[in-house]
Amino acid sequence: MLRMTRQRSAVQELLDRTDDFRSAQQLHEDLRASGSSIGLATVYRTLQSLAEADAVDVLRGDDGEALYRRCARESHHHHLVCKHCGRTVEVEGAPVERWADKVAEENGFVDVDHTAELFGTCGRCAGHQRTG
Amino acid sequence: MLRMTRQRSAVQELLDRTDDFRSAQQLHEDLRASGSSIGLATVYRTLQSLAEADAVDVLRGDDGEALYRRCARESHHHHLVCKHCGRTVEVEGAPVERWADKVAEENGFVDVDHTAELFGTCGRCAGHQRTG
DNA sequence: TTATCTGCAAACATTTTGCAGCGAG
DNA sequence: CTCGCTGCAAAATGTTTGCAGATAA
Repeated sequence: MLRMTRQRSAVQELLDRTDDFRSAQQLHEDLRASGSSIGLATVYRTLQSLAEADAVDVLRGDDGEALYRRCARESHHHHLVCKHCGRTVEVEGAPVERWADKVAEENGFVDVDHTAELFGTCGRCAGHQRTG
Repeated sequence: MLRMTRQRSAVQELLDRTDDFRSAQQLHEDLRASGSSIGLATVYRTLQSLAEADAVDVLRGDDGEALYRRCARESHHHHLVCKHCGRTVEVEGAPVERWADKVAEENGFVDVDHTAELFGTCGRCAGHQRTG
């Protein structure tokens, strides 16, 4: 059903060696830059199918742009993302899950999903800046 | 510096009597439908300035579309949104704030912001559906 | 072989912007 | 009166889609 093409493996391999969240367009540029000939539409289509298969995590940037990342853990988790360098740490969120459940119950909601992501400045980037 | 025009107050008044998160285009349609003549660009510009002034909350839908809502509380809070009818409850998130601080510290991040929103089915909508 | 994938370009949807005229202060 | 605001239409993004040809299985 899913064919393994040159393009598809190029995208997957790039994601495997990329640590931060990147847009479809950035990934397309990265691939072109590293010699892979691939169309932008193919990148979009590939990312879409990877996202559907839960093989990549999708985040929405401030401007609504979709950002993709291949995460190490398969189970539910959240992200701590550096606003400056994009470095991303996968984190557990047990307190968030408990909070979500409690709030849902208190308000008579069922089947409640949640999003929770953290954005800040990593130690490395903080070190490079003026101390303010 | 900010002029109070007919269009601007129309948008604000509409937001005041709207309970759920709505897109710029929906708000524009609502205004047109209720007889207000206003351009779509003006709605976008007004929402943008309201958002900058923290007078409205902005959320990103699944497709990246920006959704706006005038919230009762001025202080930091989160939302529990019904996926079916859009009904929205403003909720406190003390456990989330604590979690964010802790995770940030453990990973050497500073200046950490967070997003945390809940999406589910409200009691009213759950009642209307088959029990499964 | 053949159904799926690819690349391109055109279509789309949302949001932004340039500019001439309007109108709040 | 003046400068910011408005409306329109055009442009800029980001993403999706139609189709003819390429290709994995």
